[in-house]
Amino acid sequence: MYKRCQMKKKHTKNRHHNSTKKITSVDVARLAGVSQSTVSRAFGTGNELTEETKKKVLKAAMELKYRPNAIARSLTSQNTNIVGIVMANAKSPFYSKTLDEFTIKLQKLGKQTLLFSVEKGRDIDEILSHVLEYRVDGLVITSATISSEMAEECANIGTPVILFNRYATGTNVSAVCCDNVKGGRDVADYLLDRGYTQLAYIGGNPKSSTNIDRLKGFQERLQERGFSDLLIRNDEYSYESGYRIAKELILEGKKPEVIFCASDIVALGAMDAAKHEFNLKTPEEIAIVGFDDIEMASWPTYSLTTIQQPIEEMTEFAIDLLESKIKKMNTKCELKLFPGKLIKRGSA
Amino acid sequence: MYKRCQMKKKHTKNRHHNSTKKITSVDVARLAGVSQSTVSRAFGTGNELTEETKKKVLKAAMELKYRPNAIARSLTSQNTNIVGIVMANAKSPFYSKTLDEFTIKLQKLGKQTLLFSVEKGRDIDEILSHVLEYRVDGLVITSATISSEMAEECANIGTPVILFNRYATGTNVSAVCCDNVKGGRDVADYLLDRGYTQLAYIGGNPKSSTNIDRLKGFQERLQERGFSDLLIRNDEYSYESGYRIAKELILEGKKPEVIFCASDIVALGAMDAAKHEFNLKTPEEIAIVGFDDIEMASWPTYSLTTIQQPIEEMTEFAIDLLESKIKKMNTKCELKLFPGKLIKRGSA
DNA sequence: TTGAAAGCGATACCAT
DNA sequence: ATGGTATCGCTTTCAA
Repeated sequence: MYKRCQMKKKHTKNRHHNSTKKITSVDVARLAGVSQSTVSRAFGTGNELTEETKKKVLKAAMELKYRPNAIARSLTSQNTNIVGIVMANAKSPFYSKTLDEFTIKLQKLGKQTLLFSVEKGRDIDEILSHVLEYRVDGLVITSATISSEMAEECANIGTPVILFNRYATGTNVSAVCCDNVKGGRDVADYLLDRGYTQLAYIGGNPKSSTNIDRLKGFQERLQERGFSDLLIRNDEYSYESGYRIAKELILEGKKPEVIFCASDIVALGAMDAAKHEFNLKTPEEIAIVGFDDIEMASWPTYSLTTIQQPIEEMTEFAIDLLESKIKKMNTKCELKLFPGKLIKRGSA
Repeated sequence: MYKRCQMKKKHTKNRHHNSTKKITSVDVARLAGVSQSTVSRAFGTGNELTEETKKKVLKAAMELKYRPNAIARSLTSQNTNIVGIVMANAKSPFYSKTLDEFTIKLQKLGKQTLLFSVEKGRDIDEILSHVLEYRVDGLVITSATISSEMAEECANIGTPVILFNRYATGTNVSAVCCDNVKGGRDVADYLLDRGYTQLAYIGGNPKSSTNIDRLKGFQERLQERGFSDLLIRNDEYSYESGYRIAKELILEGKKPEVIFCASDIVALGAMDAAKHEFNLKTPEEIAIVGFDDIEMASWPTYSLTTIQQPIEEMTEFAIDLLESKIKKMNTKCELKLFPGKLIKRGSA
């Protein structure tokens, strides 16, 4: 079937009022005396072309300061080399470290990170909608749960999603997590072994899977060993929250011997409250245990006993998993749990 | 001039082995019974079309779960709505807060953040080269200086660049900074007014403009008031560095009355060294002043006297500036300095 | 107001 | 190994 013949006209006026001329592969081709396809080949990998032509092209490109347009490439090649990362708390120590790890590792694979921040109370689906418009090759979601409708949409559109430090039951989304239940149990064992009997738990967001599991493991193990008396408070993952709750507990006359906090940052708050509000010594008068092992936990001022999350291995694994999903090598959904490691320091 | 008539063939085999069909504006157009252009218009703003047709299109889009392809849009519209952010130390408190501010504010303007991490010792030009391939609308560079060649290339390609918390002399790149010289001077005045006479300075990266200026202002003002005796050490912007240098100073028998540290994180290190290595009380036996006012500075354990950088205003301004450069409303290069504010706390 | 068609700047197929 | 061209999914003239 033949298409009607078309008359081609040149654009007459410059639509974009740009004073600087954009260099494209056509310009390079002209200068190098080759076809545009050849220029494209010279910049790809594993393409058949003479060393000589390649050199010729690269020289011309250099002269013109040509840089291939990744946007145009993405349109045809159907992959952007961009990974979207959605975070709700990007400025907290644990997550900023996580983000840094992801970014650096992805960069080494030639991939870029498109960052999205979910503010408290904002709808994550709306943000995901924007992420998907950019046709990211894959998506990492931390500290937020994805709705099952959205998960389905991602699957439809063919964008692999990985939850990091979270998991969602009922969706077909893979997740990479620390074994929070096990971490909670380990803390329980450690504390009971040290002879503590009056225990408290200060949690973060009570609806997050991390919080639920850390508490679950902790409480389960306590009960298995005959301790059912656990003081539990939840609020959010922050220093202020830890500070306030610890202060409240003590003011209410419920000072425990030891507090297990759902994250290090909460633990630091609790420790400071004990010290500065009541002048209590750690660990003699009140012991504190955290979770994450952020850098500050190892500072001598805090010397926080905590469960270390193997962030580097976790991010490494998450990226590998994402890559294999992008290449469709792996379609099954999995939940990968990494064991946390109890780091014994001075606070308990 | 007429082009030769071409025979158009349909692709026979699916190049990309995708099982899921991609929904495009053509599909929506077909379902809605309108042209593809109309679909495009329905998703743009300020386009002329009937409410009725628009509704029809959106309904069809909804049904098909259509989402416009931002990559394709970028290719034609010549803007990506992506801002590149280059950071060397994204996981430190100050920069992670900065990054968060940028991301959230840009998101509110409908723009995305493409994040690049510069590892120590890595070549920033190579990274910038990648950034530019994505044709970001603008570029924010923090904690790294841009080479003048690269700055020129950015200008050539038409990508506005803003340095944040840095400036580079000799390039035509705009910069948004805290007034570090003034900050240094203010600290000098404050400390002299409090009667300190033995002073030390612990710096970060000695080649960074922040470090140079903070020291410069500090030293200048000391000299103006007749103090020329300042102990100076530089290393890098980190807790460990602050800790180590403070320890060295004291071990060498050069314990000053007060140390001005080039950043809060260095200050916290110095404070901890004094406390845990030598059991010195702050501020009685050794006073410490920082710079930045990160969250931890306000924690009672540290209660760090410091110069507060107005991050929110600075990021706000940087984004406004970038926007106006993107819209070509503003072409002149400027260095905008924000005054820091001395926050008096317990450490000095 | 709407439709038709020309790009945007690459990639990848096909033919030479 | 190289060139020609259809195509990716939009935006934006231009014509009707």
